[in-house]
Amino acid sequence: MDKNSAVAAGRQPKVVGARSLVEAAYATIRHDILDGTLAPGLKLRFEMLRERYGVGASTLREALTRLVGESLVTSEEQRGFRVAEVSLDDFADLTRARKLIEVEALRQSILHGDDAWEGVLVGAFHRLSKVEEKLATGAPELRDDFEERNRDFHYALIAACPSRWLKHMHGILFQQSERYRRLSLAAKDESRDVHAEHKAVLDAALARDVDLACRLEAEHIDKTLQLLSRRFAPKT
Amino acid sequence: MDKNSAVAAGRQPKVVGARSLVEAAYATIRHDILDGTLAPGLKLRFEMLRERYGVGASTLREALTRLVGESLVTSEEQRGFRVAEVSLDDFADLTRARKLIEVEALRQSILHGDDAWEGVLVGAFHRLSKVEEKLATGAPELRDDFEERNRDFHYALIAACPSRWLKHMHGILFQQSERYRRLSLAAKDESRDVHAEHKAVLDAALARDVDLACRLEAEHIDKTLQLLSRRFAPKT
DNA sequence: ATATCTAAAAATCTCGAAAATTCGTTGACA
DNA sequence: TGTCAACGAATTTTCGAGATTTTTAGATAT
Repeated sequence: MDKNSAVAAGRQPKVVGARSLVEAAYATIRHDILDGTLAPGLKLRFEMLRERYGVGASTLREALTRLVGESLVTSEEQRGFRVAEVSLDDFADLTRARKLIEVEALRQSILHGDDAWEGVLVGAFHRLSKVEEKLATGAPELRDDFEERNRDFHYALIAACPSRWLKHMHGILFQQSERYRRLSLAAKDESRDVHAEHKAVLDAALARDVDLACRLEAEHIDKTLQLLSRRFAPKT
Repeated sequence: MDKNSAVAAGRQPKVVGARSLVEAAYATIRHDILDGTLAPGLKLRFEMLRERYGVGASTLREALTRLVGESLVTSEEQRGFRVAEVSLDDFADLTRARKLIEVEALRQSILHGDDAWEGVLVGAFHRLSKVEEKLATGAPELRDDFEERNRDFHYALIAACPSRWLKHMHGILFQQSERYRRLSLAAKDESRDVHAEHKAVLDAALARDVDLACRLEAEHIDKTLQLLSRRFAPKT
């Protein structure tokens, strides 16, 4: 009754929790794209992918199709798959859309959240704080950890929003944002205190100050775009 | 250089414009789900699907994965695929989310739209009107036509919105709405003049009356939900 | 009756090779 | 020198069988 017994000996998925090779391949490729290991625009040839991820063509094809659905991969009929391109324009557009949706979800979440929600939220913030501390001392191997906990915190903020569809939309946009964050912020910005931003949003949410929390969250979302714009389009 | 020469003799895709069997299968299954031909909750067994759509398991799997990405199909690891369930609650949630996004997209579209946009919009409205007329005389075989032109009209309304992501989100939600509309409104409601609703939105958009257009569009989106709620949860 | 186990049946998942298409090079011709 | 067709190589797409897992049904025991 091993958790991965579903998969024959010699081809266990490398990803914990994966119950099939498709899911394992999907998770790994997804990680490598968010990571930048598979660079934007890269042609994804099946021979290369088979060698790298050790699964068959059909399995890869299914994993890639899933990533196309998340706009992390693009496909052109009979011409294969590519890692989705990135651009500052796209990130600006993405950020606006994400603000619209995440702020509305946060508003509803604060209005509906109960004590249990607060508990989970405080816990997520705590775990995020811990990894932020360690990351500040310069430990780049914690990058994955940070992103996971950052995601958990932001998800926890809107967890009490009763709209499944709003949360679904948010998930799509958040993942895209995560990609831009990871691709661009390998070098972190000294002028920014992310922890303080998170703390401010948390406090406003716990105080049930809807307008303040939403304003802070919107500013928080905007911040990465502003820093990136400054770096890649410096008018000075 | 036939348009479908990509596919071997004996297995041409049944769908015009499809350049691969995966795409043809995807389009056909998608249609059958929106249609209700494949009922909500139905278990999608590969043997049944292979017989019905005439393609191999891997091909089907890829088509279904694509539909999972659009939330028209659900999947559980090692337990196959099912047609996504429907519920009044889900439709209510969906409608609220769609209002948020479609109204914002419409607002931006009206602000950015130029003469070319107006032209396409007026054309789409005209084509929609024509099929509405014919449909009113009772011609149920025009259902597909109506849905296509209705979709074209709504897409044309927001076409000038500069945000790709907002339009992407809208597309997902609109498709879901289309499913509910088709599943429930086979019997059309006499008390509703859809044509008048569309005309009112069009006029407000052309008059660049942003607030009015958005209000009318929101009411238009709400209307189907209201009628459905009344029918399936009648308190009288 | 209910629960537990086991084997057979049914279904899903995966692979590798064949089929189909696109890409890239060569050579004929203007 | 430039264009284009033809041909071979590279790549994508598809299939169907076999491996793996889940489900069903029957038998046994509590």
